[in-house]
Amino acid sequence: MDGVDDEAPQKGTVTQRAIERIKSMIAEGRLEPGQRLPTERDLAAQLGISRSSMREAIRALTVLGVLEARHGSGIYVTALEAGDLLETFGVVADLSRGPRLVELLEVRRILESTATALAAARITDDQLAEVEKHLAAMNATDDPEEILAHDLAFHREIAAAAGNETMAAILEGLSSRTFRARVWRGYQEEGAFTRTRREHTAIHRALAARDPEAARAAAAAHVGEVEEWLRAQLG
Amino acid sequence: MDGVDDEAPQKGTVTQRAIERIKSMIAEGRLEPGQRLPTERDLAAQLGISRSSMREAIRALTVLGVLEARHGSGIYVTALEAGDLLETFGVVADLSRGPRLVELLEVRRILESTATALAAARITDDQLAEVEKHLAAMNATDDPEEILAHDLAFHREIAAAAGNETMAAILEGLSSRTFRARVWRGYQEEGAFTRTRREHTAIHRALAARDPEAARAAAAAHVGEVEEWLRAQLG
DNA sequence: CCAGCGGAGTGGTCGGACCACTATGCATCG
DNA sequence: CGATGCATAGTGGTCCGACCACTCCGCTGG
Repeated sequence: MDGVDDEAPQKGTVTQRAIERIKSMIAEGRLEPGQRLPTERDLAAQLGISRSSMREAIRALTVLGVLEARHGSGIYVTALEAGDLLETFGVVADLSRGPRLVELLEVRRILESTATALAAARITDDQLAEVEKHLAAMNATDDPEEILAHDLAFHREIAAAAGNETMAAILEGLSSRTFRARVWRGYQEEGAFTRTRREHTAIHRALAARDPEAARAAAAAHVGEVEEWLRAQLG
Repeated sequence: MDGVDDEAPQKGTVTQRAIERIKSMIAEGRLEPGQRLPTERDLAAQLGISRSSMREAIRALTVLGVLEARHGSGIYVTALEAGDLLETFGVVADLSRGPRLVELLEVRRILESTATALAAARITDDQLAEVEKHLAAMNATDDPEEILAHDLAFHREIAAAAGNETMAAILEGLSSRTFRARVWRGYQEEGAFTRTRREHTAIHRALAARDPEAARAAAAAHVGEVEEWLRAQLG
């Protein structure tokens, strides 16, 4: 009753092999997004490994955003959308320090400026109104927590308007709560509120004018300000 | 003898909590890169959970590139360098299909063109020689497999010369073997070798001339070609 | 017809046993 | 005396079997 599908001389741990097996099943289309998998017990039997090892494989694919386990119901393939798979990108931001934070901001500057330029060319009136809403809310309060929330939403809305979900998901990770909170903390303490406000206004103006080049410049300057500040902090 | 450090009313699975605990220990600097962790058995005891659950947490952090388990030796924190943490980025490329592949290529075009521009301004003579080596090797053979290998190395060297490890690691993931192999297969079948060759030569010329703008344009055009081809394939 | 209950099925957790590999120190050999 | 090799303790890797917590669905009874 053992595996009928054995082959090569085994490489790596059984768990690692199980991860690859499931991954390739999805890559080859044998498992569709949203589809339910066999039970842990059945999967383990199919691959000829113990349930423990199979659970580790499933857990691994779960944190990668590939699978989703619902207690009492079953295991499902996620929608496999950009957001699902790139959620782990936030971990990078969380665990990066020092020079690497500057590098991350540099990446963000490049992507954010391009995304903002694209948004300027494609944004709808409804989306623009949403952006304005967060801009206004950001300027109407002094609570740092609330400002941060609307700041994030401001940029998220713009990234969505750019029309590239993958790019938006990466930017989301690069702006993850803890990352922003850590860097912003010191930045805003230096009275950068006024400057930030002006920069956001400039970005919005460029979007409203449907001017991609102005939008690109404004976004690059916005992120670049923080980048330079952080660079100075380290040097 | 149970946990002395309990707090809130528990949320999520015990494994998920264990993952967060270890992650925060690293984020707070209580665990340094390269440092060895207590044994699975000790860790489990410390958090008051079973070894099975702890193993799942460790496995999760292993696939994320945060921890590294050495059989018979112990569990260690990785160097936490960009390459370690962004390795999972390749999974995204592997599991993406259709429109998402175009989005990924768009992101790659943006980052690759910027990286190439930066490289033009910073590349050393030694690095440039290395780039030339792969360019020559690429043009000296007809074996698609070998061409692909040198193609990858060509761009990898340039990304390294840009001086941003994070960016280089992301580009590495976006050019991962399987991803390239899948897209390149059809692309090269249409006699794109000549065009690719010309594009690579243009990139190299711009690098040798230390001309960032030319380098940016050449790289953008290079990736853009593939991007357009893929877009046409889907439409 | 519907609300409520119950059981079957599923993932989540636990504990313990054993295997495979590594590293260390000691005994042995040159 | 130094180098070699081996025994051994310690570690991660795997497996098993049991039980818990939750979900889902069908059955029952009003």
